[in-house]
Amino acid sequence: MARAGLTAERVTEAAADLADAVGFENITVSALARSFGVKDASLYSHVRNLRDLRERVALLAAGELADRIAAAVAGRAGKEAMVAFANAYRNYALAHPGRYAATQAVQLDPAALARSTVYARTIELTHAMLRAYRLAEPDLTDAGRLLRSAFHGYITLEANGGFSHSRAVQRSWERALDGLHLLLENWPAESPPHTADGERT
Amino acid sequence: MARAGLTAERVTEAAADLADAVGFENITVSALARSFGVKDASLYSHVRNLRDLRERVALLAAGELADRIAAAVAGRAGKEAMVAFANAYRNYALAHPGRYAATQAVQLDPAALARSTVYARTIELTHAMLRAYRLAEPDLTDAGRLLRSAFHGYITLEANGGFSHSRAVQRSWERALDGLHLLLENWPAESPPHTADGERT
DNA sequence: TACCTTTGCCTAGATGTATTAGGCAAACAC
DNA sequence: GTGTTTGCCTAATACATCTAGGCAAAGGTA
Repeated sequence: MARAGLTAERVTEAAADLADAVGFENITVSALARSFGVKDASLYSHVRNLRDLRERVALLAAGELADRIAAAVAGRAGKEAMVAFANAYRNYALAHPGRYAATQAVQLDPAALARSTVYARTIELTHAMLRAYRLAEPDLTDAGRLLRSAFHGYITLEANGGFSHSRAVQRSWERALDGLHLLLENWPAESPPHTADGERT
Repeated sequence: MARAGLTAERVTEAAADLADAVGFENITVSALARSFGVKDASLYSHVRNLRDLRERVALLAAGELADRIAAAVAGRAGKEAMVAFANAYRNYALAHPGRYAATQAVQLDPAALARSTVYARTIELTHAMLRAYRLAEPDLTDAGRLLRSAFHGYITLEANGGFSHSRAVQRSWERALDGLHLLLENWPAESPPHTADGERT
């Protein structure tokens, strides 16, 4: 009986492909084992358990996404960099829905976070992309958070069918980027805190 | 043996509470049955299956959320309405993480969508909240999509620990709302479509 | 070549979950 | 009080995660 030649990396990549095909929430050790033609128990030599597998897929995807973004923003600045960042982000998420879901759905424990630098890298990339807008802290953090929120939210809603089909999403997306660019160029000065509604009860 | 007095509504609400406690992805028919002190099979008289149960929770939560938003924007306009909408949205999501996740995680089939009006209601509320900004279509749709994306994205990232703890999220959120208000007041005129990067390959 | 250690994959089994079929008895209508 | 509905049950099937322990192939060492 020839061996299948499994490694943790190969298993993780197959799991990521499976996630893209059937959705991140629907990956199972059983299905993964079937795709390799081995028994379920065999995978547990390479991966601690299902949770560990999902974490690995999340880190793999976060790394890939950061790579795409880094390549997109390299050599660009200002609006060009912002648009390139946004499109790299969106294109990856739409092309690899399972992988992208993994980057969000997994609650990483601090240990796993420390082991990897991907998330710090993403934040650095965001700040680099924003550099031309000349924002000083804490505006830089605030603007970065809003941008990532807008990208992430737009893509999740789009992928989940949250936008009715009356208007083409592509065109709408471009207008959103135009708007965000304008906002970054005119980031408002600090104002007094809001009233009671904003404080949770 | 006294009966537990189950109905579809009671089961759905218990499932929603369970979701808030343990996460929407972790609700199981078994756990739900245990919480009622009945056997698993008993629940299948009230709910078709797990998928049906999750759909019901999603619709329940979407309705509650719409109610909160409606109450918040009533009698307000302009920035006040926008901020009230945003805070109602965020406060609900943070107070009821499982319910909120349900509104996003469930892929509703067209049949279920037709049965309920909640999603249409949410879009109407968005448009009503934007009224004072005097946007005409298609800008209204585009701005509405961006706003919902920003709210949703911000809240998901916040709830998943996507923001490092260097700056208080509450203050950051208020600045984001200031920024979005400014953007809505200065929504940019239509510009020519973007270049190749924005078109998916 | 023969040995030995590692390691990849196996069988077997415990446990937990979703789901269906069919039954009994409480609650209710009259 | 009889009949019908309905709420919850037992029993059984299928499939998932995960552990323990075993055998045999790969690869290094003599």
